[in-house]
Amino acid sequence: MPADQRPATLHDVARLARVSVATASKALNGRKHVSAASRAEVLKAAEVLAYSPNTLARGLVAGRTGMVGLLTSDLEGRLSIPILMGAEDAFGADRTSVLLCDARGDAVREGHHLRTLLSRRVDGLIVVGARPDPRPSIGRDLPVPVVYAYAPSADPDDLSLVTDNVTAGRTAIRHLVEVGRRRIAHITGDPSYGAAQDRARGALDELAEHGLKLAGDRVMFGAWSEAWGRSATGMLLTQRTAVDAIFAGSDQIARGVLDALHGAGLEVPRDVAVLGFDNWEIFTTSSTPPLSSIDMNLETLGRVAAERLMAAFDGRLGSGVEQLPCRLVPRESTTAR
Amino acid sequence: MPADQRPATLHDVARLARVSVATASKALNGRKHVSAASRAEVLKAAEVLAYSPNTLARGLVAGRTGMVGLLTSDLEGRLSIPILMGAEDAFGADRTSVLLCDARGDAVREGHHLRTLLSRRVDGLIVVGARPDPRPSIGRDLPVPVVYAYAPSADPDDLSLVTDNVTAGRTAIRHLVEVGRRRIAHITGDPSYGAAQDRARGALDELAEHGLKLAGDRVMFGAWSEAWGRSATGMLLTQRTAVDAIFAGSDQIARGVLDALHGAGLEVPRDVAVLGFDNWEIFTTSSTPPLSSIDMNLETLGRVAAERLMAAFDGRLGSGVEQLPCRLVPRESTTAR
DNA sequence: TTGTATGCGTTATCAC
DNA sequence: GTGATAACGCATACAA
Repeated sequence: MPADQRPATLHDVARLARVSVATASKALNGRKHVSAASRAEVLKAAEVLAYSPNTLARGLVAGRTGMVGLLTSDLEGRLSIPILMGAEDAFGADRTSVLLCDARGDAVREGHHLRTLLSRRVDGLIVVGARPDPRPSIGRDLPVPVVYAYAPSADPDDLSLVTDNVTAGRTAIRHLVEVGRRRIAHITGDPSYGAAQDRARGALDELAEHGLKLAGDRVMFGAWSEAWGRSATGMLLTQRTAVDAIFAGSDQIARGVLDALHGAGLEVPRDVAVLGFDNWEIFTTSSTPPLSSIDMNLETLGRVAAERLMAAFDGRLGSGVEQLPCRLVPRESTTAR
Repeated sequence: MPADQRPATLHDVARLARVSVATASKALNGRKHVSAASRAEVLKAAEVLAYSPNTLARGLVAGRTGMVGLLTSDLEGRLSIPILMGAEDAFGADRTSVLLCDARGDAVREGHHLRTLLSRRVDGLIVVGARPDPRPSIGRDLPVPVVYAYAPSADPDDLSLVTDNVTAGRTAIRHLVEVGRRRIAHITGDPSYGAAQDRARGALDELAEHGLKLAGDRVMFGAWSEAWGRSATGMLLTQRTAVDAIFAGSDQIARGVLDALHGAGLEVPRDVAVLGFDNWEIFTTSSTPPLSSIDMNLETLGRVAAERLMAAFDGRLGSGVEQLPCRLVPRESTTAR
């Protein structure tokens, strides 16, 4: 049901207020050199006409559009949405809008979206990868600053924001030790993921500092699936490995772990504590018991990406990989005994 | 690392090609009244300068920006992302871009975003609600067409696109009957959700047409949670209700159902078939056995929303509530016995 | 303080 | 076929 009257322009406001467009512009933008009387006139006229400034036209002259592009390959939106929200917060939703483009893992489509975004003269770009491993740079000499989030760019000259997986691994183990566990196993996902390796390394380092070693002796790499969590746990149990805690590489794996433990008649956290990763609410709060997990602070990632972009708008952009800390979210699956 | 040279303009291209901006414009847009020679000259110049037309300026004169706003309240992005992708497809990602704004369930923030989007002169608006019940209209006399998706507008003069929950309920039951089930229970979520009521009604209607009634006699309303699925199934079992199939109101509920059945030593689908709703992959493919479910075709919802919007760009927009069909996705949890 | 004029990058309407 | 020129809506340096 659109009212087919075209929106009021600054000209309309100026005419109604009996001033020039210049005065009207100044008045609406709160600038000096305008009398209180005219200012009031203009404001009233704008009110009457429901004037809404054309941001496009403003951007044309300002050289800034107030838009940033969010180029993602994450089909589920599980990463993009929190990052988007963090960025929205940092920018201020009224000054900057986000153009979200989903490349669906297709490089051609990504190039297409990139061209479109540049032709829309976005002020900056945030690139969100689907998995936390280096990805091809979208290009060196782009006319706007680019920040890579979650998945770093393969080009070290780009600026990338990633989660600090090594420290996250340490945090996980420290927590389990603090709640009195000593025989800790680590069941994680696809070993080709750098994140899996990093978390495992952090875990091993922290264990060593406590004079402990991994229950079952080695990190159990597999797949990022519930099924793997189940079968890996099954292996642990049939081998009669002494275990009082399992650090899972993802919440989905943790779900499988819980399943297998329950199936074996073990109680969580009394017999075995379980710690997940991702803090994906649909998994952590609905499991029994509610699952402790490590949150990657994706909103923060988005917020920092926005801040780096804003800093780049005046001045130059940094480069390299910036590690952002994770956060432990304790729930019942890892309470002290 | 932005190359701080401002992007080439049509003027630059024209100058390099030794023609006027008018000719350059025509050549680049493939219009008539340009000699083959000049056209080639212009194209080459554009190539050399890596010319990318400024969509803002183009939109300013065309009166169309080629942008649509997607106003959502769905914090997880579970609804918005598929709808966004469907809309992208229908529009053609190169002609239309989507500004995604998350209101986070806050009406004030929603109004803010709305004003921003209008000031950016989006060509249209898609409003996605967080739950499939009528929501307040964002306003009657907006200067652009608006389509409500998933959650209909409370104002019947608006155009809303929703899933056909009644038919979905029928589809669910028909499928279960076709795989040989006769004692079918329905465990669903919050009864204040119209969608829950509609699906239940469809289920009851279809049962009646087959001369059947609900196992346990009544629809089991509760919460949209795994826990409710578990406890409701437990009630069914302790009451010794004869059941050979359970239609769950969501995949999460279905997960709880599966849990409880397994815990009672029952086998799925041999003893009891289980059908979910939402076809949320992280739940359906990782459960044991993989969960049959009903897909709301959210991509289609987005696609149709885009089509309605495009139709509205020339001509007027329809009104009322348009129901879109769901789709059954059979997996192992409901195979015939 | 106020208004006039110019430019932002394109497209479109004209004369030539 | 080609090229000035006028919009589009706004901001601003400059002149009044």
